[in-house]
Amino acid sequence: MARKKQSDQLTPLELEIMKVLWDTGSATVQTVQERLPIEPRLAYTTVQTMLNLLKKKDKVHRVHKPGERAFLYAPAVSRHNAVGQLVGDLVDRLFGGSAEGLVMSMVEQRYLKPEDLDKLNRMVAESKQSGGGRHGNR
Amino acid sequence: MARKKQSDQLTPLELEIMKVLWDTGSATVQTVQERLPIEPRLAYTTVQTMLNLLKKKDKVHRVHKPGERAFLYAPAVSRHNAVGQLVGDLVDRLFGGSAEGLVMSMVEQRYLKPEDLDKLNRMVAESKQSGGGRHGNR
DNA sequence: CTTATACTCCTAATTGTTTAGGACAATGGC
DNA sequence: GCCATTGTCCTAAACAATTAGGAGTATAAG
Repeated sequence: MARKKQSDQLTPLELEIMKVLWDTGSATVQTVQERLPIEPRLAYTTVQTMLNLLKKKDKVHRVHKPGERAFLYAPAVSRHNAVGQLVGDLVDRLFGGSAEGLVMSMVEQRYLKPEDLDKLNRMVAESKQSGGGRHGNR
Repeated sequence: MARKKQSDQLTPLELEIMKVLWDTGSATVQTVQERLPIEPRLAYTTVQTMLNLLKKKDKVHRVHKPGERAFLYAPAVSRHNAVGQLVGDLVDRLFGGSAEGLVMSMVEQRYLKPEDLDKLNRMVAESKQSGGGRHGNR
């Protein structure tokens, strides 16, 4: 009964599609196709195939709004969740699991200025004080 | 004269191999093969092929130590450089270029504890004072 | 009823990544 | 010299990710 945990990672195109779904909440194949930021627009059936694949991987689910012709696809995993997995994977592969290593690297590479880090630090410290675990959701 | 900048990203296996080279400074095919942390050991020729590929992509170069039989392969790009590119790519794809977004996400996902962030912040602030901005290049 | 349309399902071609076999060259032991 | 060992080069098969065509189904329009 236990779910298989196998290599499950979102590929680049899968990620783009998930981003559309996270933004829209749920969408038809057509809507996804329209909103994908990919220059020569993908064929309708290509998007369809991808959504089927994502469904097979349990990354989205499909509902049939009564009265509508087309299926609606909705995310089955949260943005946080998926992003966390991607980031965790990168941290493992590049920094042997050290998240600090990643942050240091970002500073060294100037993706992050020391001021940014300071600002973030203050924000986090603050939210730790006040709420406990309240985050925005979407 | 400008080199084409085409799709140049290190693939997972390429990255593992580069890590060996970064650790050892330079190595023969055999050494790389031995040190790769991949369970069913890759065939010698597989490693060779990868190193040739990396050479074609100008990620490593090859020297012929006189007196030695086998070629030595050495990194042609720095760890910082390559890692920075990987991280930058992730930041773009996941957070639309916002490095802060990535850090926030790591905190939310508990890869990074607020204390860690605080510690990092202090370390960075300190090194900014003392060293006067010497970092790797892009 | 007939046709056009919007959609789904099945399947395959294409491209990129990983894997490794086999032919041949140089070296060192006997 | 002759052969085993270690190495290189060339080539292609296996596998994974992306892309899309075509057949078939349901609905609505005429």
